[in-house]
Amino acid sequence: MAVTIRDVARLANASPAAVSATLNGSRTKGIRVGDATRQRIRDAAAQIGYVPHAVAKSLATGRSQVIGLMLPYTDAFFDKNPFCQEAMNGILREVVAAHYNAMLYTAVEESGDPHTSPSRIAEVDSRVDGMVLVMPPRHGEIIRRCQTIGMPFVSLLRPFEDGGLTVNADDYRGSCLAAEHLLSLGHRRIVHLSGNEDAVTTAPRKQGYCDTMTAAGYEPWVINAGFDWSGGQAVMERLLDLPPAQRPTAVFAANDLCAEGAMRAIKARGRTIPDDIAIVGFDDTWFATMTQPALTTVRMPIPEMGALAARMLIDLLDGKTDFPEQVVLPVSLTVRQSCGANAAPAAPLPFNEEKS
Amino acid sequence: MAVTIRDVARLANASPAAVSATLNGSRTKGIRVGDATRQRIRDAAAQIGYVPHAVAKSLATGRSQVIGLMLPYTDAFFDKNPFCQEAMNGILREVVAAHYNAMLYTAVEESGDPHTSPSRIAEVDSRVDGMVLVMPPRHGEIIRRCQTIGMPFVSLLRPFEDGGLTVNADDYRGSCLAAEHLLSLGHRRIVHLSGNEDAVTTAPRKQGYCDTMTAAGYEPWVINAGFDWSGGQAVMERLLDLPPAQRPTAVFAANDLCAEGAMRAIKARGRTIPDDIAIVGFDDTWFATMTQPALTTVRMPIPEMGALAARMLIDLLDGKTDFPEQVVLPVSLTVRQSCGANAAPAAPLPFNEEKS
DNA sequence: TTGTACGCGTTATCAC
DNA sequence: GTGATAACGCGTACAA
Repeated sequence: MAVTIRDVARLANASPAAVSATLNGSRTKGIRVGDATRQRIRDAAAQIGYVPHAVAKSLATGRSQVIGLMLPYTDAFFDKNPFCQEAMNGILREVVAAHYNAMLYTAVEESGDPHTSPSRIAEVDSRVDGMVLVMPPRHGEIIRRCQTIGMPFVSLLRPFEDGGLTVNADDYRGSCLAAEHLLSLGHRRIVHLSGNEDAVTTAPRKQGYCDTMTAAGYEPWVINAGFDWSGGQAVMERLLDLPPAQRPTAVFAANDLCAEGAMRAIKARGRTIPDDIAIVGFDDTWFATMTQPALTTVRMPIPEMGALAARMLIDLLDGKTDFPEQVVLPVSLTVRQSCGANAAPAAPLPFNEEKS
Repeated sequence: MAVTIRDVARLANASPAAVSATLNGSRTKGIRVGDATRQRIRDAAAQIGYVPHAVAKSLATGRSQVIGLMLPYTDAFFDKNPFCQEAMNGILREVVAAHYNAMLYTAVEESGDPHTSPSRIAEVDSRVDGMVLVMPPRHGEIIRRCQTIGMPFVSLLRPFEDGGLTVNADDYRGSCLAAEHLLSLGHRRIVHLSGNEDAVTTAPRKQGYCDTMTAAGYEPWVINAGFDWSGGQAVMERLLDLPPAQRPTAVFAANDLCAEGAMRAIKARGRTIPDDIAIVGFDDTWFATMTQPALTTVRMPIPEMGALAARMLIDLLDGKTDFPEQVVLPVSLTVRQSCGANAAPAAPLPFNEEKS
């Protein structure tokens, strides 16, 4: 059934080595093939429809041209999390451009805690040349395993503690931007809804906010709400129960989803955004353009971060060494309607054509 | 560096065959290994940290436990298309549950037309045991190639014309439901915004609408708008320019994105939905819950369709044959606010926790 | 340019 | 019933 390189060689009256050299361009050093033989080989290959056996090639060369993509969730790879989607977009764009393929891995098994479960990491195996780890668990098994077996890897959104190559955004600075913006609009009672305690981005985001408030001479006010929209909604409801003079006039949420939850609570009480309460989020996924009103938020260049991580890994695999090991990308503030600083018309939907 | 099965055999005073049989359970028929030897082998393997070489295994067995996932877009795998996201979710859930891995492929090269470009389909190769093709191009190279090299495949959202296993939704019936619903609400001037002409779902959706209208004694009214939101917006603007007595009182769009575009146009003119014009979409991606007002739409069980396609492929690989080759899943109507039949409160956001 | 050993797990063949 | 030996799959790369 399968037609091999030896079949081609036989038909072309040549050796397997000559066929290999011919069909791989002249990348193979030291082997010369004459034009006549070359042509016979090409014809023979086309005639019998030879397709190289990728697995055999991989075994012989020790390279697969596949990079592994480790995602943080179990039962859904990207779920409806805009963050993972956009990160994957950037990563895959770069992977495809470099003529690699991507193999998907999930970090944890169906059951068990993401931080401790044995997981499918055994499958970090010889089929991939390297791994891009998206938000790997702290001091996780995955990173340790990659290090043990010498698997090259780059982590996306993981601080330096575990070593290795990393790509991050400047969370601290982003929080400063958000707080400064709200202060500049005249807000003083600004509450920060912080993210999950175990997330690596939570501390710097909290710190940036606190430092900015303190430096301006105002009291920081932090409430933990998690990254889920429901947390933002629940916390906001409690805040709306406060007497008007104690209520926050502005909310800086740890991410866009949490901000949306807060907005829901505010609208449910018949208050308006940004007139009664201003809102600023964090991440600037496309999701931020779909809220009502559109969300002012700290922009992380998520697809670019993913692309950079993939680029770094591929460079590493190509033997390049002259790139920084720890990259921190700058953030900025995207001002839309939810903060009251801007009344620009809504941006068009970021969706592309849907073929269905 | 790499520790092989022969290293384990040497250390355990056993043969590679015994090691192989031991570590693969007793799946290997014909080879019996005694308990003592068995234990020595396990100890030895654990001691030197043996990990099977997946590529070599794949070469030896001819199976990789990897299924390929072919997606329709080039430069972005899922882009922000809710449809692809949800389909992938279902597919990957099933792939993971069956202890397979997924390898990603993109249908077309950076340049070139999706229908003709040579594409990366050459990479439909020995590294995967089978392919799930999401919306493969009509009579495309990809399907032909799979057939030529005997690669098992299942297509998702592709009619029967190309043969092979397919999973589809009942587009025709979905359109009937939508039209019937609007008729039952008293609408008579119902316009259908149809999708891209070359999409396989366009014709049945159009037909279901037309048949229903005709059967009820009313005139079908179809305008091509494509699947993009911008098409829906543009067409709707023209419709709003008509004299009131000629304007549609209801719009049935070929998908949710198109419906959203129409809603934008309506709101931009200061009209209200559903009071001035009622809207019904098609697909019921999570996106439909985020429009203002929430969209009444025909529900396709997209993740389930993806899961089923993956399940069928895996069954096929396992040698099962007792399943239908052409599956058409039923659709239903999800009634929300945009059609005026319902004033239920908005559903909670479908997003899970975002870890960032 | 060619012959052939090699990478590594599997499995058919053969021996105790 | 236990287990070892060797051929095999297939492209690559070095020695000849």
